[in-house]
Amino acid sequence: MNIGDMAEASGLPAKTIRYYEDIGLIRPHRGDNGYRVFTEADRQKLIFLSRSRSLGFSIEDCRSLLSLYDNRDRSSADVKNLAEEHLERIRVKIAELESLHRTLKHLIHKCHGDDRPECPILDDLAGA
Amino acid sequence: MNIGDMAEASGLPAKTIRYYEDIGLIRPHRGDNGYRVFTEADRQKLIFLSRSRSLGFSIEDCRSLLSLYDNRDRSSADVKNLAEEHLERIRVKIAELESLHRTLKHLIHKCHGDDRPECPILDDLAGA
DNA sequence: TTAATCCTTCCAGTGACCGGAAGGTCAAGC
DNA sequence: GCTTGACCTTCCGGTCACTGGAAGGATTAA
Repeated sequence: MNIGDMAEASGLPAKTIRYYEDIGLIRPHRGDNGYRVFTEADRQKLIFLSRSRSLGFSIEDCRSLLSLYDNRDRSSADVKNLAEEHLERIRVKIAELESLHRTLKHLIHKCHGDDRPECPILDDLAGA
Repeated sequence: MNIGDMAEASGLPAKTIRYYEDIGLIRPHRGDNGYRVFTEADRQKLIFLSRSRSLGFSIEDCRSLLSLYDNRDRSSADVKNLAEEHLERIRVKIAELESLHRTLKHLIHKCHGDDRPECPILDDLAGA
C-alpha cells in the first residue's frame, strides 16, 4: 500500500502521515523505488493516531498512548491517568472560554450597534 | 518611558511589545540612542491590546479594533459585529470541547484503571 | 512516447510569541 | 576615568502540528 491509498484508508492527509514518520510515530518500510510501503499494522496505528488526535490528545500524548497500545504488559491505570489529565485540561479550557463568553456577551449586550461612535465595548477594552 | 517601564505599566512583556511594533500595531518613536520612547498614547494602546488579547481576540481582530478605537467617525455597529463574530467562534469552540469532554469522560468511566492490560480507552482509540 | 499522476525530499510559513546570543548604552560607585 | 551591572538593541531559532509548494524521480494508461 502506497501513501496515497493509506491516506484514503486512514483519513489522514499524506503530508500528515509523512510528518508522523518524521517525528517517529510510525516506521513504514520502503520499497525498492524508495516509496513508503504500508502494512495493515501501519493502518491500525494511523487510525489509532487519527482517533487520538481527534479527541484532542497532543502528539506527545499520542506517542505515550501508542506505546501503551503496543505494550501487552501495560496497566490500564496508565492509560486512564493520561486520559484523566487530558480531561482536566479540557475542563479548564472550557471554564476559561465560558468566562470569556460571559464577559463578551455582557459587553455586546451593552453596545447599541448603530452608526454612532459611542461604544461600551471599546470603552471596556480601553480600560475605562 | 523606555520599554522596561512600559512593560511594567502595560503588563505586557517587553518581547511582546517589540513584536507588536514589528507587526505594525504600535509605532513608538526612537531616542537618539536608538531606544524606543513610549508616550501616554502608546501606553493606552498597549493596555487596549492587552485587554483585547485577554478576551481572546486574534491579533488581526486587535488590529481592526485598534483602528476603530482610533477612528472618531466609527460606527459602534462595526465594533459590535467584530465582537459578535468572536463570540460565535468561542461558542463553537466551547461546544467542540464539551463534546470531547463527554466522550472522554465516558471512556474513562468504562476503564477499570488497574494493573491489567484490558483497556476500553485503547480499544476505542483503535476503533474497535 | 508522452502525459498525467503518483511519489520523494526539502524549505518555508502558520500564530503569537519566548529564549538566548552578541553587542551597544547608561547610571552608580570607586 | 573605569568598571560593573542593568538596561537596551537586533537577529536567529524554537514552539505545535501540520500545510503548501518547488524540484525532480517513478509509475501507469493511452
